[in-house]
Amino acid sequence: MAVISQNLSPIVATPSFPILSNQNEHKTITESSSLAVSLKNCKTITELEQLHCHMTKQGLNRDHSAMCKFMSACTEMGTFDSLNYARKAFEQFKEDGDTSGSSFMYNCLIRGCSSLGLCDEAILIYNHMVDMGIAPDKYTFPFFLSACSKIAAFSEGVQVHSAILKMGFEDVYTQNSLIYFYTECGEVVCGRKVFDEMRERNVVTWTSLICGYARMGFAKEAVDLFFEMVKEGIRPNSVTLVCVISACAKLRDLELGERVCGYIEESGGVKANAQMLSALVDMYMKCGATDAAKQLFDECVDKNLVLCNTIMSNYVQTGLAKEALAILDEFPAQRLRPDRVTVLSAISACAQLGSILWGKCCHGYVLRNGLECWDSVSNALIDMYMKCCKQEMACKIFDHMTNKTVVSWNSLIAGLIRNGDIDSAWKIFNKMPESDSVSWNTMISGLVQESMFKEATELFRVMRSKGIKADRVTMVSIASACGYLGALDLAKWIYAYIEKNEIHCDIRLGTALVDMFARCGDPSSAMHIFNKMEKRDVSAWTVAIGAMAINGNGNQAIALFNQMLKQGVKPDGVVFVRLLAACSHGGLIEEGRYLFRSMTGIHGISPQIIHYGCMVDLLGRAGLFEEALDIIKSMPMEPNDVIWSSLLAACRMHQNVDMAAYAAQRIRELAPERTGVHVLLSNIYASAGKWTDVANVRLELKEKGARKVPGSSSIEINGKIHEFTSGDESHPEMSQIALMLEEMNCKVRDAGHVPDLANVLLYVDEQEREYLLSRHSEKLALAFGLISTGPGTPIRVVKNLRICSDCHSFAKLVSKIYNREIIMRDNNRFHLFRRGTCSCNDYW
DNA sequence: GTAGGGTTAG
Repeated sequence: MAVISQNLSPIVATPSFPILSNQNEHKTITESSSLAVSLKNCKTITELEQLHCHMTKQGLNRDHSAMCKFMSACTEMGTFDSLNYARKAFEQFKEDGDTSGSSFMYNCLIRGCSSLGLCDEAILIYNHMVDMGIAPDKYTFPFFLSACSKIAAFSEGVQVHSAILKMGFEDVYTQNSLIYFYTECGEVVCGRKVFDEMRERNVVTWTSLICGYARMGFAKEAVDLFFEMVKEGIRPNSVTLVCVISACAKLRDLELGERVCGYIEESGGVKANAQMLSALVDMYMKCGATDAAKQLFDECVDKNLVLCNTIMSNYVQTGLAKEALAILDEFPAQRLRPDRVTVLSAISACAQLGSILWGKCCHGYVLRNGLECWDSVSNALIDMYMKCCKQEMACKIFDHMTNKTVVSWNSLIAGLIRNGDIDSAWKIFNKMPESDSVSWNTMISGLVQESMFKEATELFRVMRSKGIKADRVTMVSIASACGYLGALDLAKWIYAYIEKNEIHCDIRLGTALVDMFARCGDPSSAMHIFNKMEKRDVSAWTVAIGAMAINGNGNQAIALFNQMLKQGVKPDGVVFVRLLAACSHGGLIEEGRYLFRSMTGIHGISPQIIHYGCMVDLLGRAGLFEEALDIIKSMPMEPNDVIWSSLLAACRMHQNVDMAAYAAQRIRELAPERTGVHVLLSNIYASAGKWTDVANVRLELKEKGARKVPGSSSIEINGKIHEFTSGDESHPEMSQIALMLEEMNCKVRDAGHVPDLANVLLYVDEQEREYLLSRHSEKLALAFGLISTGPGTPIRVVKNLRICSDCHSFAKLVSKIYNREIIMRDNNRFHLFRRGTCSCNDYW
């Protein structure tokens, strides 16, 4: 608006202008054809001004027909200056001729404003026209509706629609514009209604609705409508095809895309233009047919900027950053200059590669060409410098930005979190002038990455209280946090929330939900969601198999795996980790051996060190030490501390003291910082009664100044998560908990339980050790669960470490004595205690 | 006169 009302530069008066300066100087431009030619030849605003000057001399500035032609020419020039001039000339015309002007003149101005994006201005001019008592004609509405569409001025458009109905305009142009207006405002159904009620439709009618559907995310409907159109015998043009091809790209549906291409070839009528080529390249890239896209691109002899930008941005989005940058080499030969879109992709590619060298080059180009004024470009630079670990540079760009957008803040926060500085990210997040769902999602997923699960769920609560809509990304993070917390009530709430808010459950969210329920000890809900998923990739199958593994259901895990193979999903290394773990927990030795062999033999996956670790675990647990050692010896890589730790854990289970010492020695050499080893080893010595060795290990531990990771258990009561650490007395209801513990201890002792003191590492007297043992975090949580829930309610406890053997036999007895199901998750699997037994069959 | 391709952060 400001642009159009600014002062014009003074008109430079020149005696004549090109078209009239030939032989017939005396001849005036009275003939309309002559004026039309003169106008058509005007290339600059100065020439227009000169022409208007000349018209004034001839008195034509008061001639309605001449002025219409003049204003039309101004509009067609399409610059702010020409539009301004048209407006000024129009004002003068009205004043001099004492007239209100005509609808044609108003149409010119509305059209000019709309095409320059001055849509508010276009609406004002329309209103002014109506106020002046000038009736709009059938040309007015398309221009006006186009302006309304661009700024989604819904009520203005609807008002005009009723005016159109009253005036009885039923021409196809107006109706087409209405379809476009409604779809652009997100009211596809209204657009469809206009379409359905039309008596006569042309290719633009169909195309408008097809594009409307595609733009609003109804890509499937767009493609269906296209085929319906073809069936009706309407020939699509290049615009239609661009739309429908881009709809196929949105659907990531190559088959459909190729069907459309097949139609184009069959009909032979539509010649592929540059826009269609770009749309095709985009479609092939998005559908994963990179080679087809590249071939089309390479075959094109006169590549334009959009085509290059299309392939570049797609390369970046597919993670092919090098290929994206290689497209830049084509630019000089095609006489192309990178624009802001090109630069955006290039910077993004550098960020992906972590290439500060190329990144600085891009930055230089941006500065030399004044592109930093585009905030998207500056935002991309912030992201790039953050990803290249140049935090200072990123902050400098951020500080220098005159209008920081929410994306600038988001990029900064995401960068800080990526670089591990969650505290600074928190501070900046709280200082943001405005935030959107991405800001919250970034922060929540950052907290999850930092294992701050309770904080993540709390922030999610705040997010909702501020009225920020949670989306798929939010829910993936929250589901993951909930899974780690093992909070089943929260899990159920999350699932209900997703259903209630109709958050689309795609493959990623589905996978996250399956994993969440699996970790919360609800495998049937996990499988329910898994079975409902539309598509399942190897990750989805992996979490489902994991759901079986964590509950010790080895056979079902294997059954799922076979089902996966049957459906043609290619296994990867990760799924074998879960499978082997499932075999290990279920004691399925033979099956484990077979699966391990099938990795190389059938699926062509070479085992990584983690798979060897699984095998050592599997064999070690079964007491097959010789075979476990053979596996270690057969490894193509050096065994690491994890491998020896698996063996050490098995030694503990089977009281194999000699091999334990050997394994512990290997771990000391490989990872002297691992203090957990000392704990394990000390436990093994303690169980074997080798107290001198226990003392030695303890001494060594003391010298290193290391401490055991404190055990912690949590329990969810009425949606609140209570956390207990070993020996912790800080809980507000500690006195009742202590009383309950005492009662439990008495009852289990009466039932024949003898405390397994080997589980206490500290070198203290027996009585003290017994006390410490009775205050293990899982026992505290259990006692709290018993006093906080009604009789018969299952109790769910989540522990951060492996459950200790004393607590395990304690829990078995508690489940019997108090007639409760106890579901306890440790860092490895679930234990379901029921009527005095555990689902792990004491094998964990 | 109406319809169209490439754009940063989670």
